[in-house]
Amino acid sequence: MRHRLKDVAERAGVSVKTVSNVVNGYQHVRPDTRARVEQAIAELNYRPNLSARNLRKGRTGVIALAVPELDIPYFAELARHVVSAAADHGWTVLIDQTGGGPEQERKAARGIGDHLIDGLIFSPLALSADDLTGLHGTPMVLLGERVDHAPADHVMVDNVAAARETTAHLISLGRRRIAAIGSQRTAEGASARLRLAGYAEALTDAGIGYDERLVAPAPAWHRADGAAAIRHLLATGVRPDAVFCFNDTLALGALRALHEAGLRVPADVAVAGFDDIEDGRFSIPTLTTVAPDKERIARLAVELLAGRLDGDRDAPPRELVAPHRLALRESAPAHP
Amino acid sequence: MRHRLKDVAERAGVSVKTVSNVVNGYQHVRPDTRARVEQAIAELNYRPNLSARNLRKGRTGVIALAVPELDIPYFAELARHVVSAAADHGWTVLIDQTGGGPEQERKAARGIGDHLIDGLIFSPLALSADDLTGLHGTPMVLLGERVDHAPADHVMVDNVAAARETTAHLISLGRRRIAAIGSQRTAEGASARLRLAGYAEALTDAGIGYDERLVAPAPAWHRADGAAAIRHLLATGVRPDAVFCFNDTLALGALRALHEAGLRVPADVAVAGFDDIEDGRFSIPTLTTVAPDKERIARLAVELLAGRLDGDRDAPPRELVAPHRLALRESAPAHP
DNA sequence: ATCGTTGCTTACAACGTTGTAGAAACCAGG
DNA sequence: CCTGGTTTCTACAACGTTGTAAGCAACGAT
Repeated sequence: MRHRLKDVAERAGVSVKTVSNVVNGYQHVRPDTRARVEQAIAELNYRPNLSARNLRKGRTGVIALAVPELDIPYFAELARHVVSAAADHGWTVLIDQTGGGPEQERKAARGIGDHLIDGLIFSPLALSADDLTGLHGTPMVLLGERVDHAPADHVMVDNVAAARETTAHLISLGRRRIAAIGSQRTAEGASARLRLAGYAEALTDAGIGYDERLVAPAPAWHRADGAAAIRHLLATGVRPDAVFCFNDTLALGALRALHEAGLRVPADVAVAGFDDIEDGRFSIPTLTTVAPDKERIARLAVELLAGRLDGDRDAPPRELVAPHRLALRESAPAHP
Repeated sequence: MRHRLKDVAERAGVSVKTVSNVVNGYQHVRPDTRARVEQAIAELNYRPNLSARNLRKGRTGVIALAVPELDIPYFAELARHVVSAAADHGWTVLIDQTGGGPEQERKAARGIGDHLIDGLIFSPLALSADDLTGLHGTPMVLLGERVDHAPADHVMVDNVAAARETTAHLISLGRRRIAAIGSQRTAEGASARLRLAGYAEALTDAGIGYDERLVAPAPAWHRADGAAAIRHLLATGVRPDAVFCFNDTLALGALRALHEAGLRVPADVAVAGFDDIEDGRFSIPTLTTVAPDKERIARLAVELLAGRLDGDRDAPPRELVAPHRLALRESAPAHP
């Protein structure tokens, strides 16, 4: 029941190529011919075979966005913006959830990219620059932290500055025992490393010593990890008066665990997150957080990709920084 | 820099087809030939062109999951399960965020499906059965409420029963003025209609009158809509002692608005949601909700799709019901 | 030596589309 | 009615892959 150009052509009494011309909006087709063809297309419910078109043209009009986990709302929100930005270029976006493992990410970077899609916007978690080298079959734009010397365009936010500003804000509230949640030892944790660095810088700037006991690791950055980290801190007798979580889901988990421990936020403990996800605007209390300009990140990524597709594929990689701001809400408000 | 079978063949000194045979694991290839070919493949970093393969074979090994919004965590969580279930079949899942508009959904149902992917798991929001008829170019499995007479397989949960049980639970807590949030007038709102019906049934069963003023519409089912609905109810002088929200994000918004109004949950107002999203396990208070078995939904959907792909494409549509349970948490606990 | 048999390899065509180049139809001006 | 230019249409090849059928060795059995 699936029809081809040939079927339409026979029905309309024209050549296959003429139908193709109609489908592609080619200028020089007589109005009555066009009408006949269009009617045949409608009658047969014809739709072009994208694989064949792609094989011939080398373009599908589809790009992919590969993210570690859609459960992390940051990526879901980012996805919406990418879909919207890509629509302006006439692209369809398909989203590939890699799961964050190195093998799956490698597969996403090579596998999906292979000819089915025109380009890839990729937010890697586990892959390093080495892993990515030589994989760029299709044009690729990386999101997130800089992967040093990665052979691809890049859109990032200034993680160090954002973390420093956030920590500085907590300090300005008079807090001194500021915990950090979300550090990671693995090679993967580029974000974690940068945010930790910003945190440490702010402490140094304020003349506060870096206390390792206040830094809690988190294997993943889910709510459960944030809650577990708080419980661990409290169980070991560490009593922070503020917590900087490396993302918002960690912070929401932290809020919950603090609540369960009978601690008030922000009175006893101020809490700040990173990402500005929707949840944080409705949590109790609402969440102070770093708000990266997701819309801008998405638009820059799509534009970089468009540049690669239309222009020079071998131009040196470009690196763009998207702005961020600090969204002050109840969990660590503007003034004490 | 992209290589084809032909390049590998020349390098290995064999025919194109032999390389193809090696790539596809065909039996009768001499070990030394195979080794030569594999080395050439590795040296050239060859990877097959999926479009060409698809054109020839009619299969890509890629299926799509089309959902309205990934921002709604339910869909994000569902996506994870679908990706995982599909992996067992050797499929890659690409996710298409439709945005929920009728035009985009129609496009998703026809457009993406066109030859680039082997099958589609589709969670429609706006489309009716009529819209879907005749669109099933690729095999399709529908998720969510039954779309009457849709010409496709279907996986659903018993919305009416789930809503009735939840409302009954609120009644068993001694609540009598139970609001419902999330009703929709549009044709789209199949879920809304069914959940409202279950709510009404439970009231009738308990001999409680249906009070229209307690039923608040919500254009979308986001947190902001839930919060707005509560504010609207309170502003109009309606004082519910319980709220049944048609999904969890509505409920989270409701929790926030109740908090802002100085009402305690569950002491003053009990709250229940629908979907069992991760957020609800960490919100303050934690959220009582209908927990559909998402893992099962995903697995059933993938299996139905597998059946279509391997078997009879014209078999009559099947309809499967996935189980659900009521997850009792702080916002409307087990006993008063 | 001859004849299958089996194992391995290859040439060719086809999947549905579009770019190229050129043929046919049309039109205006002489 | 012809000429030359433009518009409209068509035949053919090609994109990279795999199924088909057939070719070519090498082998043991006759």
